Amino acid sequence: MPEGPSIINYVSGIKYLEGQKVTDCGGYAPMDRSHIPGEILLSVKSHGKNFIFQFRDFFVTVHLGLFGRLLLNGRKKVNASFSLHFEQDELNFYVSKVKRFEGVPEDLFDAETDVMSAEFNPEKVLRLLQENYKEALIGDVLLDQNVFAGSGNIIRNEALYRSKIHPESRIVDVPARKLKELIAVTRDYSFEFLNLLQKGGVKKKAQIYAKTVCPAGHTEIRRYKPGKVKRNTFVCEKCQKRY
DNA sequence: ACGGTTGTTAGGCC
DNA sequence: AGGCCTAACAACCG
Repeated sequence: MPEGPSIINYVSGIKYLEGQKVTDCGGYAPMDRSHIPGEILLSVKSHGKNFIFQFRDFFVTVHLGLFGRLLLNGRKKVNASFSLHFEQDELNFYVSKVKRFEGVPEDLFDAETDVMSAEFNPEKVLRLLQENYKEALIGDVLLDQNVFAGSGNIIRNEALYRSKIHPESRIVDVPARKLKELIAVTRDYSFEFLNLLQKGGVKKKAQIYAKTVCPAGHTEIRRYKPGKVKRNTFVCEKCQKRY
């Protein structure tokens, strides 16, 4: 269940490992794991759908993709793609992509586009949209991690419905005030997603994702895969305006 | 039991 | 060059 909020949720559960020494690491994911055992884990954070494990001279990112899972002090029958062992605890990532980078994560990731970040900058995202994505469909851009890092298929469907914007609208045709509203709603809903995750019920409380009837009326919800991004899209043609 | 999926990348083909 | 398509990854849910 990995969209940005899910990663935040995982990170909050393993934050206490900061400052601890890595005693061992493993996994089948192809990556240079030399010099990780013995290092102090300086910080665990996220950017969008990436975990970031920071060490003195390098950092490691882990991406869960569609099927990935993280277990703290638990193991599955299948092999882990990446694992980090500490004195008392172990982290096991399954079906995950792992990469190692020299330097600091700030060189790679811009927190101002991360929908869950305290540094999220709605003006910057608006500028990006209006300058670099004029012809793009809003439904496609909401899955573009360079603009809305952390937004996934549930977040984009809910954000569009709640903003009453049709996913096939071209950015250039959507008034700035509606784009601003969409950006704000996307961030707000991402935090609601995190809340629902912790209480259970992301899907139950969804207004349009995987639903068949629009909550505002009794109109049918259309389910199809428009745009370049071939992902399930749920639209109420009555509530959501095409620009 | 089996089809669908909260994601991304790589590679092939025009 | 670059857009478009498919496969691959490989687990869980109903």
